[in-house]
Amino acid sequence: MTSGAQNPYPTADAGTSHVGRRIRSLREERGLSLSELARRAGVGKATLSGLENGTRNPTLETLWAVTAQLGVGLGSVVGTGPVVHGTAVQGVLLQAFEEEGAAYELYRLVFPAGSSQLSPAHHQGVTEHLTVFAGLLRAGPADAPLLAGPGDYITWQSDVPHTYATLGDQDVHASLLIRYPRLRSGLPDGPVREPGEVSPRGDASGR
Amino acid sequence: MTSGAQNPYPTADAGTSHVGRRIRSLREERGLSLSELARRAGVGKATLSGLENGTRNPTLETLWAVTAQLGVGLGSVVGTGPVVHGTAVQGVLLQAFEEEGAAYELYRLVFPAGSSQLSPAHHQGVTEHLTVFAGLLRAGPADAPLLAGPGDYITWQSDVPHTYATLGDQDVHASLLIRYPRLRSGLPDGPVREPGEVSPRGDASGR
DNA sequence: GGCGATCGTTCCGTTTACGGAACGACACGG
DNA sequence: CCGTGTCGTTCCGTAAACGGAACGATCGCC
Repeated sequence: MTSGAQNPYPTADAGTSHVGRRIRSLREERGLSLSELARRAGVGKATLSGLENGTRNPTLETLWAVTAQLGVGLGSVVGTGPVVHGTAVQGVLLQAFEEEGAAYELYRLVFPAGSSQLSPAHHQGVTEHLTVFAGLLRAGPADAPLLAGPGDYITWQSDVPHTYATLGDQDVHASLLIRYPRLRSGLPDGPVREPGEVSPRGDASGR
Repeated sequence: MTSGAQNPYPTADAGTSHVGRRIRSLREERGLSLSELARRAGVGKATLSGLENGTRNPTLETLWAVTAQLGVGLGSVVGTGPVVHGTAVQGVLLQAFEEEGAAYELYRLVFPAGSSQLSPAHHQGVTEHLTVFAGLLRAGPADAPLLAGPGDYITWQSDVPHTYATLGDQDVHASLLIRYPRLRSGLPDGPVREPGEVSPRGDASGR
């Protein structure tokens, strides 16, 4: 994704309007009025109105105040960038974790009903962990896929080609956690590795 | 501004400074100078300097421009959500999903080394799905906890009291997905599916 | 119909985040 | 030693995000 150099995001405008829609949606899900949410969050109604309509470029502080009242993390509304369109699946990277022994990427996936997709093998040791929220999905190694319905969890080694295919006429919603074990090759310690999390393959612009 | 109502966050200040530190850390990992990153991101050096030092309250647009150049999603640097404190665990709600048949809450958890916690029973049908990123954790029903190490997944019915306890001297990092089946007033029309029971190694029959 | 309450938007003065330029500190090279 | 380059911070005028108040629209109630 991203490819570094050029700005991969549609300027701030498209972004802010997306965030605005998301916030409005969350607010309405909770049955809150704009005035009420503004009051609780301690921001002006003008601020919240402009934010929801995408006519303002909100401040981090403002976003925190609002999302906190909605009970979601800021990461939930900024979406982290619509990424990863497979041939069938639409995915959003929710979070990337860096741990000592492995990197994790957590995706929110939607498979349109009737779709199927074949993914190539990842590196050795990579595992995928998938939890289905809604719909019926057959996924896993191409030669032995597993079946999962709402609430089910399936996992497989993804160092072989693997497939995803919906069953039934429902869209499939799922979360997918991909685990990339840290390759124990070469450098043992090297520089003092900060625990800070890093997108594993972000980089680009090789230094 | 600033704490209009009671603010569950460590004020925006702590938040912005946290984001600033994260961004500085990401920048330095890439060997970029402040000037260079500012130039590439198309923001002023003053802006980036203030942002990294936590003396400014950056705009969404600014954050996008900067994080895009760092090759990470905005969610990676603001990755904080509502903080949940148990007696031992520190948790962050990453996402809450509302599906037709169930609600899901996805948490990022950190158990300090040596800690343990007992949680009361949830409603019937609620299941917990936990993936350990780092450390060693014993968790599950109080009378039959399961063991999980890095990369392991465990699940259990949480309609009975359940425990979490770290093993070893490492902090435990994990993701926890809690599934709340929608209560069909009356009878559970759809038979509640058993939790996955498929796991790289943890497994062991939740319940 | 009249009236009050609340909805979301718009107006407006104040505050502040913005980019550009100037600054001192440091590292090289001539 | 003294340019020359780049580092990150600070200063400053401008643009814009902020909260409060005023606005028209819509609902419920008498």
